[in-house]
Amino acid sequence: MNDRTTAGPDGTTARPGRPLRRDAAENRERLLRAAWEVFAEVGQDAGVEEIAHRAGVGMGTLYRRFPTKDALLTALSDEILDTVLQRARELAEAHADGKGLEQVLTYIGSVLASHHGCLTRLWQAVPPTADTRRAELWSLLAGLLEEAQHGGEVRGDLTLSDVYLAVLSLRGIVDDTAGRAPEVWRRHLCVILAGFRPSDRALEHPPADDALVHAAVATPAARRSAAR
Amino acid sequence: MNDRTTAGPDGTTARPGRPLRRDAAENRERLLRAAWEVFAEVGQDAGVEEIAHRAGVGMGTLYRRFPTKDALLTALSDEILDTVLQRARELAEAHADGKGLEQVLTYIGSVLASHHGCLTRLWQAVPPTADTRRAELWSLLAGLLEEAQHGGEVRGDLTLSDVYLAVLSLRGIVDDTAGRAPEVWRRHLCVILAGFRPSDRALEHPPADDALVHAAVATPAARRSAAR
DNA sequence: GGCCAACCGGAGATGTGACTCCGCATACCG
DNA sequence: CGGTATGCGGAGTCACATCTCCGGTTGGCC
Repeated sequence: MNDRTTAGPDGTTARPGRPLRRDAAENRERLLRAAWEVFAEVGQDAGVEEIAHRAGVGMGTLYRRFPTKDALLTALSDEILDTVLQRARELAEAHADGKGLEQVLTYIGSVLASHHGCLTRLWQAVPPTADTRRAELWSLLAGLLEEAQHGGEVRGDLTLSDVYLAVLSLRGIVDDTAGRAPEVWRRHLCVILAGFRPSDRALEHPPADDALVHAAVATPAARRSAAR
Repeated sequence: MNDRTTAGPDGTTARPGRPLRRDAAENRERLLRAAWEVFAEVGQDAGVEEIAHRAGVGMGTLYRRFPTKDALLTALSDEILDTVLQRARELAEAHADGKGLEQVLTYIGSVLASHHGCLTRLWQAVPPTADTRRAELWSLLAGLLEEAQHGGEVRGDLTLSDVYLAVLSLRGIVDDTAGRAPEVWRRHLCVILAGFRPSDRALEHPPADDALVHAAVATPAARRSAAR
């Protein structure tokens, strides 16, 4: 314990207490890339051995870089979150006309589709490190929602948690159909977006509390990983 | 092998080759009920021991009644399917005005919500025994869809696979939110139903092939269970 | 009541997958 | 170029979950 004096407790992100040796850094990348592939193909319960093998390293290396399988998963989803966040910023800027929400949701869908399996975690609980980025993503989406409502693209009684539910919905569909029909999520997103548009008929059920979104951002321990 | 002469290979349904002894039949029921509870609470990867314990029987009994954990899961989802099918028939009859689709989807949502965890299987591949019931459910939904379209409740370019996607969508949401906000699926269903209603703007993405639904009914082996 | 097939319990056998340990190799510093 | 901290591989450990086996028990029929 208390190895905070060494090169870095690592585990989630490359924090430069001292930079990793060249080969070590390279292997870290290789591992992340392999994990990315394997999790996308097999799903979250892919074997750790397969990942190490595909990265061309031994088990020891994997576990020195990521102290636990969970940490690997987390590091990976953090990386993806960065990508998503960056692209979301771009899209938000390029579509200030109220279409931004639609664009970002479509992008998120495509990310889910290409990494189905390793992304459950992205929309669930997370270690505190990532909180700020996650919060930024949601506040960005909140802004886009407001813009879309202002521009008359989206009905006024929609809330951020409805957007959150839309994402969960896409994840569920991707999970079940990625193998046999990898593009159907787009169709369903069209249906949801149609449901988002203004209408004279009110939504019958009251909106969920936005705490739903914030809980997803801040919950201390992953529900699902506890159940295993 | 070839024990077809005995009281019944069992495993999926109580098929009376010879009726089970009273205590055996009772234990079978107890096991199903316990499995129902435990799977609903913990999810699909709940331990078998917990189920046996809660049913008040030993492991041996469990495995004599259901030759495999998978068989237990299947028997359970078959039972639930029966319930759903029966209620769906009633609802379809009671709402011949085009509102039937909405009613049945709401009912399915509530079933998903009360048994999140043991129901993945219901909407996935299944052993051939259940095929006819599954097919009936979908043809029933197809009828309701047509009725709803005829009555102007639902847009004309909607297909059965869109209904299927709606169900998958609900499942995804229930899976992630059952713990902290067990009713939000209703809100999302409202959004989907709003998207189902007629509109002057066409859905941008083409509908999925209805083979998607039929594949879900007839696929020989469960994808997910193969991945484990 | 007596007999036997059917049934019961629960302690292991078996298999799987996460994680560790340690002798050897390699990059970096002077 | 030599010394050492850092990193590497992969066989072995450990924990856990599913499934089997068998000595003892029980329900149902004569």
